[in-house]
This record gives sequence, C-alpha cells and structure tokens, in this order.
Amino acid sequence: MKITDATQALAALAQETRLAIFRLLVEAGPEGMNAGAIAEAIGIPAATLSFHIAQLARAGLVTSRQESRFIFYSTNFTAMDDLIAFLTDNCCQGGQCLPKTQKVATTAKRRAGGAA
Amino acid sequence: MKITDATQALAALAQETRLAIFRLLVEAGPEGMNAGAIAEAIGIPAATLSFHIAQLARAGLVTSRQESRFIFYSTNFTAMDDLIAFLTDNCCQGGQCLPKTQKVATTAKRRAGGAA
DNA sequence: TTAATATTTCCATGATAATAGAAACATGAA
DNA sequence: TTCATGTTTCTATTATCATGGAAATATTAA
Repeated sequence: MKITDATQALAALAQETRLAIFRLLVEAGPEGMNAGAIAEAIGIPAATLSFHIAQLARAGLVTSRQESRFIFYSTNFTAMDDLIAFLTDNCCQGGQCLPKTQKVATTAKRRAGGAA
Repeated sequence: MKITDATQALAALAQETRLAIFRLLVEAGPEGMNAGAIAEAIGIPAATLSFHIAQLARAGLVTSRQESRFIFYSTNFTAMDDLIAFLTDNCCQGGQCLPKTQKVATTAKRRAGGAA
C-alpha cells in the first residue's frame, strides 16, 4: 500500500457523514445496503449520499453491485484491514510492541478463525 | 469514542505530511523524536512541521514532552488502538466476522502479550 | 545578560471540500 | 412506449485547509 492510497482512504473516512456511512456498512456486513436505504438511515438527501459514497468507492473502501433497480454498497473488508495494517506498520520497529516476526493481526485473520 | 473524535483523528491522518509524521513516530516507539529531527527526517520546514504536528496532538494521536531544549513527540498508542477499534466496531453485527463476544483485538492487547 | 538554538505563531496565497436543489440518467413494470 | 422509482451529475455557495518565510517566543549555555 502506498501512502497516497492510505491518505485517500483516510480522507474518505475523515468526515462525519462518510464515517457514519462506512460504519453502517461495516455493521451491515457483506450483504451491504442500497443507496436509498443508506440515505434514509443516515438522514441525508440522495444527492449528498451519492457525493460521499462515490468518495468511499474511489478510495476503495466500499464496492457496489447492481441488483434490480437498486445499487447495493458494501464494505471492502480487505481494504479496511490493509489500511489498519498500514497505520501500525513496523510499530516500535517491531521490537517493543509486537513479537518479532508478527505483523499486525487484521480482522481478516481473525475472520478466518485464527486467534491472531 | 464519539464520532467527532474519530473524525478528528482520521482528518489528522488524512494528509500525506501528517501521515508520514505519524508513521515515523509509530516506528520510533515510546521514546519519540524531537521536532527538529522529525522535520529533517520528513524533509519539511520547521513551520510546516509545527502546523501539522499540532493537529496530530489536538486529535490526541501524539503527545509531547519537554526535554532540555527539545520537545519530543511520540505516538499515543492507546488513541491509535481506540481509533482502529472504532472503525471496526460491531463488524458484521458481531456475527459473521468475529466470535460473538470478542471485540476487535487492538495492538494494546497484543502488546500486553495475550494472543488476543 | 548575551548569544545560540529549538520551536511556534503570524500571515498571505492558492487550493480543495461540503452541501443540497434541480435536472438528467438508468432501470424495471405495466 | 409510458410511467414510477432509484441514483447520479450539475451547479453555486460557503467554508476550511496546506504551505513556508519572517518574526516572535522559549530554553539553555557561557
């Protein structure tokens, strides 16, 4: 992951409306939610949602799929995990904080059932 | 953690210069680095560093301490962990991704030596 | 106190972002 | 094709942020 990608992802999350959208979708899980439902849940006009979710998508944090008349958005959990790993990369030079060879345990690893 | 706090922390990180500073300090560990050394390592003027690191401090992501003529900055690892937890809170309604009662394992827990 | 070093504040400039109404566009049903 | 529904683009307004030189403000040593 390059720093520009991380910055874009963080910028996408660094705004209350978008952070609320993201957390809503994190909670919603892989199924996701359609645009109208998201807008209603957050309490914003469709145009505002469209503006913000486009940025989350451009940053790679959410993906979309068409389903009949609806467009469903869902979190890209891999991107979420990558971002977290980027933030904590080489923490304390890998010495004081973490066991030597262990990288940060992302939710991906935990989702897979391991105890990290 | 409130959403406004998380937004402030993310906004602080959502900028290349500040993200570079933060990662440098994450790598530096609890000792931290003094302002001049940080500015030199990143390659920015002192004024620019001061502007940016003040935002990281205001967001709670770094702390400072005076040491002789120098001011040392270091990562607030607890804040870092809290932010990550906030992003992944209640992921997939706690069902599909994570064991039911298990919250996100932050680096704090891992630092403590547990297997999360 | 004087001088040297370290850091921050002040300031002007240029650039980017948030909001939401209205209109356009896309999809599916009748 | 016609209509209803769902989503996006266009547009204007308002607000906020990044940068770095110069000056001001600590802090320490002599």
